[in-house]
Amino acid sequence: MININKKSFQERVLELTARVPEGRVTTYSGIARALNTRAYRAVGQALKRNPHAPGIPCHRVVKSGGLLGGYSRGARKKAELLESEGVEIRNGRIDMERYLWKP
DNA sequence: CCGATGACGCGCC
DNA sequence: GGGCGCGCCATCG
Repeated sequence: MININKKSFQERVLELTARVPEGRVTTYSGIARALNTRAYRAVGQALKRNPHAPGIPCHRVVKSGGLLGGYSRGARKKAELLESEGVEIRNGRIDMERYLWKP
């Protein structure tokens, strides 16, 4: 644990992700911007490298533009989870105007 | 310290 | 619409 700051970048990412309400989604770049940075790629890595996060709905984090993006347990599973929460998915895409949640 | 990686984003062909 | 390339920045080796 090389915790340089009080809260690592990762922890902030997870914290924000945990705030996303059910039936809503947020984006990698959105999270990065909320943290006042442009490390959207690092955001993805943070989620991937932390499958430990129980209670962190990482599946609610999607790409900008509505594409699902990746998921440690499979993109398929990600789509299922989102749909089960009420998020409609058309041809692998989400209507961002309707489901995007902003911090 | 430096080079490579990556669940990305966006412009361009 | 699909595919390619470059840029972004925290982590890893």
